[in-house]
Amino acid sequence: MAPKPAGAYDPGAYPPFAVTVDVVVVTVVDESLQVLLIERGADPFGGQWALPGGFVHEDEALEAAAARELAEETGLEALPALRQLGAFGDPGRDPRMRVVSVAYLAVVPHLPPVEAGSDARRAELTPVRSVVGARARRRLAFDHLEIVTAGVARTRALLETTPIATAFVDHPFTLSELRRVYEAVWGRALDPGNFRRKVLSIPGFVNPTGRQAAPGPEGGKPADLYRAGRAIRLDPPLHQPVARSR
Amino acid sequence: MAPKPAGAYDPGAYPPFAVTVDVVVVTVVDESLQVLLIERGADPFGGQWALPGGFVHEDEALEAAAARELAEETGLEALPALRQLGAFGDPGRDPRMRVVSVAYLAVVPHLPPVEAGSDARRAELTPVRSVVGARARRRLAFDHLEIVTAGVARTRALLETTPIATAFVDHPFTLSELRRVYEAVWGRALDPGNFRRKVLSIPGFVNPTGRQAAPGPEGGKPADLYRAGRAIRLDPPLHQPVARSR
DNA sequence: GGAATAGTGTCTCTGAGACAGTATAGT
DNA sequence: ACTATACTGTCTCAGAGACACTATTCC
Repeated sequence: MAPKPAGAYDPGAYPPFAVTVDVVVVTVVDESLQVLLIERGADPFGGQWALPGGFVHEDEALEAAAARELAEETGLEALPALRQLGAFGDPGRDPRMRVVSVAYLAVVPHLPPVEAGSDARRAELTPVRSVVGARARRRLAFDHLEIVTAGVARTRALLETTPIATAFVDHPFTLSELRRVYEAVWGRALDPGNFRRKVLSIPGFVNPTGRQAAPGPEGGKPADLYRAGRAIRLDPPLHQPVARSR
Repeated sequence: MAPKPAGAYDPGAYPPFAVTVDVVVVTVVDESLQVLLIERGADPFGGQWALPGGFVHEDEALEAAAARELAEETGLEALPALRQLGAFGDPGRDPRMRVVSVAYLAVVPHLPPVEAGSDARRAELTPVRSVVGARARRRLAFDHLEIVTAGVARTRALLETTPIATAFVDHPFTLSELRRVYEAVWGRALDPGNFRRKVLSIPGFVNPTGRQAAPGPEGGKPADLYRAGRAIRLDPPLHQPVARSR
């Protein structure tokens, strides 16, 4: 942190940087993990897809800037807590100038319809699979692929140690709905009985409402409805099951 | 990320920031976790203790800046990988101007004697206990207490999921020496037999050398010597034991 | 009744922690 | 012999996963 030892502040003593924020908004739709992207209206990378974000104002906290930019570009407000993913500041990541971007993660249930605003031509949810991984078909602007990758990794970790999975479903919810969130992110089917037992054994994860949901169109026994509990962390954590060798 | 949609680059369109890096260097000495601090030579916070760090140069990667500042202020070079802890950029964290600092963590074995350089009046290892927690007696400059806290938390997490504990001991080492690292960080005694069995069951954590160490001044059976293995992650992880209710 | 989903019960295997027992050094 | 440390073996318990079974709905 320490600037030059000279007591007085010399504005020429340090190179000026631009500081921006980018936000990775993830949700689960149609049993797949999705990320919110905007189509850039201007160069550089005009017409390409990118994360919502923008410049931090003077005297504005980083997290506040992330919330503001997200609202401006996508109309999303009153989001749950933003979690910082880290700083991305390689020289050359923006072709115009030296920029350090601080990335944030927001985990939300199915979104209200997003509306493109300010610099964004369009804003839409995109399956993570189509952006990251071997079968990706959509290239992202800047180093936003790296940022999305970090966001997805953090989301997976948060699912195991915090109750954010409840943020992906409507309230109240059935344990089957909650289970499908984990199945979507882990990409494997879970045993309904074992999942139920494990979830109910974690204090403060979910609370019963005493009510029941209507069965789906295919019939089946009505499921009990739950709400998110008060826990901040899952203790013990809900780790991804490992198939037994046998 | 997206700047204003105007195609041309307008240098007046964004507020200029200073960007700095700070480094949390942690090690284990005398069975306690310690952090490297420098005494600031100049205002603000002249005479107070702070983390080594400084301004990022133009066209310099963030991590490279962290390594350079560390070398300049403490003489430390050729450190193991620096891990990013995150960005700290509250308005007002530096009384002179708007500064965003990107913090890094370095985990090292006992250090070569550190020598204060450039702006640092002194540089020395300080027990984490005397800086963070209820019985802290040393106040840090800026928001460096917050950064140190993040670094210590990350260190604890890394101990459980990566082989960095081997970076805290000399090579080759005995399993008792390795065990004392965990005991120092977790603040509790571990069962030597169970620790041994657990460590040896994690593939790639440690490799036997076939040699033995001389017993200590108190006697005892000579211990086998080991070296760090090739594993990048501990799988399964080495979690802090939970005492059995009984 | 048949199919589908929700929920319960139970078996087995694994891993962790507690702790006793053995081995080898110094004094 | 005594002590201190290193190492090995064993017991028990809790949790996880597999899976069978019951319950309740729609068709």
